[in-house]
Amino acid sequence: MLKNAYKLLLDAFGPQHWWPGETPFEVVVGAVLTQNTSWRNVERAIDNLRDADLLEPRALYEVPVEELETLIQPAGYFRVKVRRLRSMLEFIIEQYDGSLDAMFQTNLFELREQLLGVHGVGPETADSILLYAGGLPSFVVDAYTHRVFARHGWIDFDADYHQIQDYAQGELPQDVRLYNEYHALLVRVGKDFCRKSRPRCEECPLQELLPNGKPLMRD
DNA sequence: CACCAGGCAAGTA
DNA sequence: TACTTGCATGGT
Repeated sequence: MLKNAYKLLLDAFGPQHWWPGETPFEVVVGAVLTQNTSWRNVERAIDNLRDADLLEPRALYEVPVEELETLIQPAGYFRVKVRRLRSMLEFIIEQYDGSLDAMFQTNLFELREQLLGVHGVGPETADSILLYAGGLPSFVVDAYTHRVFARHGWIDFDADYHQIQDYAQGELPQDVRLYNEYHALLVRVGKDFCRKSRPRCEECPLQELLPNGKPLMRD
């Protein structure tokens, strides 16, 4: 069913060009800053960092905490996120001498476990970094993924992250480009049609895949 | 006005 | 273990 849905989404929306025009380090920063936050606000924060020439691990780590809080303020939760960003930077610097190239030479499962051990890095942030910064085949599950899959009856509403990821990776060939585009398309269809309240299934490209023509809404 | 956004950790029972 | 709450800004 997932391959079918992918074709419908790609035909309807076309390629989404994710992660939006960034270096691997920008992806890492963006992955933390976008936690429960609109990408719009994250871009302002990243623009501030770019204008200050701080999109490099050691440079960013040298910035005083108060100053960093001001720079990323538009992304919200700025105190929490400064703490999380600095934990991530400390990990990159201490374990990989500040080199993302070195970090991504680690094998996928080992690196994923290491990332999950960093304060502020949960499964979605870890997988976003692995896939979009590292080019490694780890399917990203987010709130949209859960909602779209569950409303079509492909998974239970109470399925956890690992169950959803296993379902997706079991249905799909292990292909970085596919994982990349699929997650971006799920975010797109989620924003446009599979909204949390008042979904617009009539105009959704996935409408023909709904069980009874209507979405399951146990959510 | 209420609600939402590409989560996660910490607190409570 | 299984809920619940705090975190902050900006758009609709």
